[in-house]
Amino acid sequence: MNRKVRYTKMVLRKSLLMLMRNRPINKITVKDLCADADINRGTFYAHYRDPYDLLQQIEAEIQEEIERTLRKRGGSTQPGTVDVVSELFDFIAQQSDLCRVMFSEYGDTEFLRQILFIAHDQCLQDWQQMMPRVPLERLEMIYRFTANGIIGVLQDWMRGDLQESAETVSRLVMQMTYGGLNSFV
Amino acid sequence: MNRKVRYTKMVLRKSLLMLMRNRPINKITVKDLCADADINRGTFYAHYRDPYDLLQQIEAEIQEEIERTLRKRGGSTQPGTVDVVSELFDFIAQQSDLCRVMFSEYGDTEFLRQILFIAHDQCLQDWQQMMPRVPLERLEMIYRFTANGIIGVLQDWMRGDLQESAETVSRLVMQMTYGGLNSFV
DNA sequence: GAAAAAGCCAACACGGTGTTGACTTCTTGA
DNA sequence: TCAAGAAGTCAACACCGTGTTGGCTTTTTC
Repeated sequence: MNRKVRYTKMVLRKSLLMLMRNRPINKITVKDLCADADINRGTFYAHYRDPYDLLQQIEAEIQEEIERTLRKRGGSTQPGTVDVVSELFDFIAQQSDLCRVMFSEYGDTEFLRQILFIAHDQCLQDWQQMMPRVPLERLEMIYRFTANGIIGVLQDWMRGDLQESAETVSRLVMQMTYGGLNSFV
Repeated sequence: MNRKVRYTKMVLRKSLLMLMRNRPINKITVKDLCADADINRGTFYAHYRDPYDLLQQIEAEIQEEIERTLRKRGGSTQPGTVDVVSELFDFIAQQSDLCRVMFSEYGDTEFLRQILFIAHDQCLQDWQQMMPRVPLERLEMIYRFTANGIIGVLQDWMRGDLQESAETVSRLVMQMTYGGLNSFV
C-alpha cells in the first residue's frame, strides 16, 4: 500500500465517519464522499464498490481490533461471560469518537449485533454447564434476550455521552443477565 | 375515500409488503412499487411522498391497532407489565403475515422499538412502587435492557416461523425480566 | 347529467451512477 | 537515477430513477 493509497483510504474513511454524524449511510452518495474528501470520483471506484463497501471495511477493522483486545486478556481467564462485556464497554469508552458514530443513531445496527455474537459459543457452553437441565433451545433464546438487552443499554449509554462509567453500566447489565438466568436454575 | 382511492392505497400497500420480503425499504424505488401494483407513477405521488412515507402510514395503522387491543383488556387490569407483553405476542401470532415482514430482516427495526415504548410510562411507574430504593435513572436502563431483549427474542421467534407458542415465549421473556429485576430488590 | 375528483399518459429537466480513455503525478526497483 | 508501472486526475458518456407538469379519460358525487 503506497503512501498515496493510504492517504486516499484514510481521507475517505474520515469523510464517511464525518458524514455519518448527520445522516444514515443510505443517504450518503459517492459524490458527497468525494467532495468532502477532495478525491476524484473515479478514484473512489478504484477502491470501493459503493459507500456501503467502505463502511463494511471500517467495521471489519473494528471487529478485528475488538477480537484482538478480547483475546489478549481472555486467553487466560474465561472469555465467555463477564470479562467480554466489561472489556467491550471499556473498548467503547476508549474509542468513543469512533464508536459513537458507528453504533448510534445513523450507524449500522446490525453491526453491533454481530459484535455481541462473538461471545455466543463460549457463553452458551458455560451456561450449559451451569444449568444442564435447561434445553439448549431455551438457552439460545436467553442469549438473544441478553445480547439485545446489552445492545440497547449500550446505545443509550453512548447517546447520553457516556455519563456513567463503563464499570457501572457493565455491572448493571451483568446483574440483569445473571439475575434472570438464575431464575431458571 | 373513494373506491378508487381505496383500491390504489390497498394495492400499493400490498406491493410494498411483497417487495419488502426480498429487500429493505431503501432498495425499493417508486418505479418498482408502481410496476408491481400496476399503478401510474404520478398516482403514487398524489398519495405519498416516497416509499418510506407509505411504510410509515402502514406502521401507524399497526401501532394504532396494537394500542386499541391493549386498551381493550388493559383497561380493567394493570396494562403496565405482563399483560402488555403477552398481548403483544398474541397480536403478532395472529397477524403473523404482516408482522413477519414489518418486524423482521428487512423491516424497520426502529418501529418495533417504538412499539415496546408504549408500555414505558406505566411500567416505570409500577417498578418505582415495587422498588422505591432503586434510582429512576437505573430503572430507565433496566427498561431499555428488557425492551431490547424482548425485541431480540421476538425477531428470532418470527424468523423461526413461530414454532413455540406465544405463551411459551412470553413467559420466558417475563421470567428473564423479573428474575433480573428481583436481583435489585 | 354536470361538476369535481381521481387516475392515466407522455414528456421534461435534474442529479447521481458507473465506466472509459487520455493525461499527469508519484513510487519503486534494477 | 531513471524508466516502468501504479495511482490519481479530468472530462465525457449513457443510463436510470426522480419529481413534476399539462392534457386527457374515467369514476364518483351531488
